[in-house]
Amino acid sequence: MQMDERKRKILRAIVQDYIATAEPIGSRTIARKFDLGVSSATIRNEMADLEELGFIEQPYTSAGRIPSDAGYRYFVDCLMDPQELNAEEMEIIERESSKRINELQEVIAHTGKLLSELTNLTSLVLGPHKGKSTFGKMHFLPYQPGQVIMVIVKENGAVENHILDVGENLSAEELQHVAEVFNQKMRGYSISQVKRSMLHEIYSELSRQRLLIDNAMDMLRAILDGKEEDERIHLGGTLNMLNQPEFKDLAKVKTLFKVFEDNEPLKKLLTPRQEGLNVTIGGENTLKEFRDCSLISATYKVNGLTIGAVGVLGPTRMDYAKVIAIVDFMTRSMTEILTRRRR
Amino acid sequence: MQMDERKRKILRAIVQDYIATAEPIGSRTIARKFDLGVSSATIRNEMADLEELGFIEQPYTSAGRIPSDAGYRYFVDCLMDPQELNAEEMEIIERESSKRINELQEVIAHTGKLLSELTNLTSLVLGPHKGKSTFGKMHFLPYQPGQVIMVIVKENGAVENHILDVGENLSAEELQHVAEVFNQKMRGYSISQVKRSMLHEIYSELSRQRLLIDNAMDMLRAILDGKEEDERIHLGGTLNMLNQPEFKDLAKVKTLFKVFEDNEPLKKLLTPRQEGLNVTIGGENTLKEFRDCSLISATYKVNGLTIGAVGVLGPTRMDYAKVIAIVDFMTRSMTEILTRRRR
DNA sequence: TGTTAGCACTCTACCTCGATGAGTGCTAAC
DNA sequence: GTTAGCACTCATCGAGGTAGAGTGCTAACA
Repeated sequence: MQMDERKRKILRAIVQDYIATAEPIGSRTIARKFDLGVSSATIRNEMADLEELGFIEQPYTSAGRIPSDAGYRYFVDCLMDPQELNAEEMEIIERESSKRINELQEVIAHTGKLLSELTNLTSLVLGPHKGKSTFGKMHFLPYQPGQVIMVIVKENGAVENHILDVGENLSAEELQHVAEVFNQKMRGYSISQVKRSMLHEIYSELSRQRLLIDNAMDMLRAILDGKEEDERIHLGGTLNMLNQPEFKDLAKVKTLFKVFEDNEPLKKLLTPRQEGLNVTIGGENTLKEFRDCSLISATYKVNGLTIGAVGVLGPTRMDYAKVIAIVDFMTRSMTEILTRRRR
Repeated sequence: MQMDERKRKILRAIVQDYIATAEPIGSRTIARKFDLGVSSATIRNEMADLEELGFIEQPYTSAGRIPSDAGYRYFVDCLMDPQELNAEEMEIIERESSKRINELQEVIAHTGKLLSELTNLTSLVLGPHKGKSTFGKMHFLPYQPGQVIMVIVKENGAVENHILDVGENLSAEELQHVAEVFNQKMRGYSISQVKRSMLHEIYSELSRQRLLIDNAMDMLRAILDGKEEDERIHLGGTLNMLNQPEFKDLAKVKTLFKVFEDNEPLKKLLTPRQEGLNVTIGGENTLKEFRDCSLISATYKVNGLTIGAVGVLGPTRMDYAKVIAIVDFMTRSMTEILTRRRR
């Protein structure tokens, strides 16, 4: 059996109607609502075919039909009209984007908020991964008696500071010396690459500042090994899910929100299999908790390099055309903002 | 009408049973479950009195009784046996506390997690407020060409760093000079206290580094004016609420979670009216969304100074004795950890 | 006078049952 | 190939009926 134009029209009608109403739709309603020029009986026959092809299914005998995952997939790939953002959405984005945004965190928070507000769904934003954390440079600054500020510049340019105990009062010269030794030996190394021999060398050159070095190494371990805040998934509009009729069941809400609490699976989900825009529908999802959901995700770039991703999660019954348009637009906008920020 | 010993016993039985079962309880069940030495008819009479006194109420005619807010209040104030943590809880806390915790953020996250796990309720933790943000000291460190790291030490000891454009390449000496001028003029001032005259002085002393100063001032404004991350309420175990029978209604969940998304009201709620432990029951709550909830909150100290608070939020039907014991213990533990951290 | 047994009454939760209506598949006519 | 007609299915909804928990009142009892 083949898909012909009429079957396509009917499938499109079913998907569109179900997206709009969340109710199964029957042949008679299709005949009434959509002007296909054939009777409900004909549509009925075609629907039987569509069911056999796996594109639609019945929740129970003598209910209407709803699209299957495969049906949504066919819709997204072959039937959907690409959509532009409407004037209102454009205006919201314009207005929001005109606000001055400095920090990366703000861009992320902002993008997530906008995404979830425009789609009425849940947004996921993965901040730019900064690559391997390797040691760049170390500085010491005076703080309280017996304590200094250690400023670490990682090789990727990230800067962090931490308070460090130095035990006895060390002079500025001594501190500078310690920093220089570290800078010389460790530049470009990650913590796991620090060999025993390297440590030996540092200790032997700085035998007197043992406490300081121990503390500094502890701190470096924590900094270079630690999870980057930016690698967390930022969720927005999780409550929007509660407005979806498919989540009027409390048990479903619970399992869904449980997944939201755990960062790693989400990160894996969002880390793109390929660049650009991805649509993952229902059961295509690797997370079984999301088998009733679809995810529209896309990557964004800075200076031509893909460094992060955003996504919108909703029930499989989501307005694909609109959400795709929004996600596409937002990643472009994000790329632009982040590129502008760079000097 | 007066409360006598028997009324007290009956009220205690009602509260305890309702806390355990979440079901209204009737006179016969009380007579069976609790050995009060009187018949159900007598208990019935007493219950009529208790209802008249406002301590219990009927959801509908011929249902059992449940405690009213006033009933819980009387229970907490007069009837409740103070409770010790049990062995299992002790062990969990011991085990968790033995982990090495460095950063304040970790202490907060950790406390929240523990609180929500032990109580199966939602925890709220308000980090230590750091007082007014006033300028302490400024440093510059080399970064990329045309950019420097500006390290700001606030007067309360907090340290932050930010990347700053400096326009033309400035020498280390020039940068140090700029920092010195700022340090001299601004120490101890908040942004709102910076007068036009002060700015004039700075500009006139540093006429050549106009761009740097503008950028630095922008940054200072953002840093000193900005919300402290620590002043956010950290929520833990919000999903636990979904396990409470009183939140099997989706609409209630929605309004509750909506409140969780907004920081300010929660902050106000947790900011203690008085030191030590507070119990706020149902309608005593200022937030109308929490009128079915109770909040057990307590402050914690560092070096004798009250600097933050934690709380546990649950349905009014919560195990007050246990939660109070846990919150009390955790604030003590938190005080201890934070004091130990201080040198 | 306080306590208790007994009883009529109330009200929810739950079940059953039939009506309703949307929808289907099949068949035969066009 | 298309359509009208028809018997059939099944979820939903409301009505009615029952069970059970609980109450308040009254009268008897110690």
